[in-house]
Amino acid sequence: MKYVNLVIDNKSDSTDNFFTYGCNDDKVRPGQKVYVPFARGNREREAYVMEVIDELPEQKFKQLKYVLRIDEEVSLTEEILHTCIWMRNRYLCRYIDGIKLFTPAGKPSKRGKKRIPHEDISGEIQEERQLTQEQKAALLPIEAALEGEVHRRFLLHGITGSGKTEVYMQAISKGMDLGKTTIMLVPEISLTKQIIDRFIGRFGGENIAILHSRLSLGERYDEWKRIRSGKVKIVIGARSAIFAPLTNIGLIILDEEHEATYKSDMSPKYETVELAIKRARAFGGTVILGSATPSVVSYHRSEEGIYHRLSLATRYNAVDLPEVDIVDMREELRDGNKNIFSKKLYQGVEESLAAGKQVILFLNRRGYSTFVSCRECGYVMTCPKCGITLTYHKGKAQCACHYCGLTLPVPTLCPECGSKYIRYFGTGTEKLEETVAELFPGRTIARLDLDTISKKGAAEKILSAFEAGKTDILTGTQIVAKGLDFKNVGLVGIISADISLNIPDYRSAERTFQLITQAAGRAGRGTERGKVVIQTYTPENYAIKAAARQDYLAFYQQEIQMRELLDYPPYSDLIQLVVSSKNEREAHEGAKYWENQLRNLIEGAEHQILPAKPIKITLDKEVFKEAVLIKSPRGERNKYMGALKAIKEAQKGNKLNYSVAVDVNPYSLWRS
DNA sequence: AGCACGCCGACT
DNA sequence: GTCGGCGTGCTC
Repeated sequence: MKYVNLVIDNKSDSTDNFFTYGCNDDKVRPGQKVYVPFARGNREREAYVMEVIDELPEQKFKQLKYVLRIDEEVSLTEEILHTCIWMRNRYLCRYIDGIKLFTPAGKPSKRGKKRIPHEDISGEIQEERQLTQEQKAALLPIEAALEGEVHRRFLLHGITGSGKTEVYMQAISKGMDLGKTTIMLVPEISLTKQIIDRFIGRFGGENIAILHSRLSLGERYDEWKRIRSGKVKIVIGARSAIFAPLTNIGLIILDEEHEATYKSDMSPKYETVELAIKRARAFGGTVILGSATPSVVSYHRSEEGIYHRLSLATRYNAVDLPEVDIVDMREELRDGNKNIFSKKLYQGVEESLAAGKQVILFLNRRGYSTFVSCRECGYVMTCPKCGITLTYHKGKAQCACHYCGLTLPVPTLCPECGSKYIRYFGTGTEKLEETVAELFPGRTIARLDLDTISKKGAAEKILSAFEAGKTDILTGTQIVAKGLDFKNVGLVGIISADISLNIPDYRSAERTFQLITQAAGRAGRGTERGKVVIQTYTPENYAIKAAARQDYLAFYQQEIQMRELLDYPPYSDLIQLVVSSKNEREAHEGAKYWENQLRNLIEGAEHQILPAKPIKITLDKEVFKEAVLIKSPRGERNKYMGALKAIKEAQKGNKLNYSVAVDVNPYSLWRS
């Protein structure tokens, strides 16, 4: 007879404990999934073994129950269990929240047929490329870390086209030689077909598992089993692939590490890099963060030696960086040009097309018009759920909320004053595409944004048509800026560099710099130098100026000063506590309670703790949310998180009509 | 979170 | 009587 401490698969704070059961099977091990009778009805429930004990400790509960049976199909490693316990502390979530991220949601397929989702991809056979001196210099310390089996973290700062992927691949290859496994993370798997082809060609499909959001539950389960069985050496996937059940992890790569998709948008709101470091450290493994435009926080860490920085500063094919023009749209306006195209951009497109080159036009806004307004009374259509301005979509003939997805019919009369003078303002990609078609008749135009790629395979279709030269002008949102490698692009136009700059968030300059740099990086990747036109109303802005020069360091140095001055990350951590309830008053009182408890527990934090206030925007219908924001000074994060944990612990057992979620350094402060 | 228990009002 | 509405409290 053994005794086990286990966690019941029950989504509640009040059952977030270890429960002690007896187990007649002596082969029971930590990490196994088991079935147990639970609570008064003794209904069968799923549970996970956290600890196995030989002797029953002093029994503080009424009745000892017994494990019904062990699930032989699913088991977690001890490393994973430790990570779940760590996540509970770090993100104030439940044990089961962590465990669920590490376990497959699906069930084994009944037909017993196992399918490998990428079976049909043969990959282009790839030989190892000869590395440049610079690449060799970057690879050397990574190889040394892999060989030494001492956990190390690298920031690979490599400009677009400098050959980061080849460095990754040779590092993976080294890891494989040493019998180690790799997790390769990319921001969006649907746009990474090129990388997948290269990896399968180089390492063979049987060694690789690919995790993406379009896998069915059954496929995901089969992939999970394949990885768990130890047959897979490399897992490629988006954020959630960090939870792959690999053992002996030698290397974890976060490609395009600055991307916002690495932050979870669901509770627990984990930061992927934190899990990468946690997991790699457990195996003495290495972490590589790669980017042409590292996040300010990551670069600062590399300045401090937390990450070891490696630089790739020259383009692989030695083509000069593109020639960049900043166009001041205020001057255009003064000269009487009210068009969204400046003269320079129009000319640039013409010249580029005439020279047989393709054009990419980037506008970071979906839809046709960005707001719908009444000329009579000034009323602006907003989302009844979120309060966000609605976007007009001409093709679908509706207004849409880009936050919650709600769609409404286009009003013919003003809902406020009844006037019929409803007008549309602002330009999105849909209107941009239409305008381009008018300005450049006879040219083939395509649009790549969330609206045009929602159908399966649509993105690949648009991209391969462009790659094959069947499309002259590709318009779109940030998707067109993301790591795509086209050889014949003569010009990249950035229609409005100000959009992301005007978002009230401390990272808006950083995002703007990254977007422009990434978009500009699409120009001239072939053999000839490309051209970039940036249109802006604030040409003097440092993020825009630095991006135009592709000068990361200049941007970083300005930005880090700003962060220090205003006490933003990395000089502080913003801890957002969100209290939700179906009852507005409960949400308020709950938030106030936490705020006061925090003030009691932490002395001298009057200014660090911002008073509870309601959050306007909620996704769910009848849920009210109120937030307390903590600006935790550098190095004090654990103090605040500890206090929050203590408050949570003290509340255990009390029935509450609200729930609490913690988000450290939230993705957007102003709206959530 | 579930689920049983139990206390109360409405209805065969 | 007894059916069922939901408020309360517990789960190894």
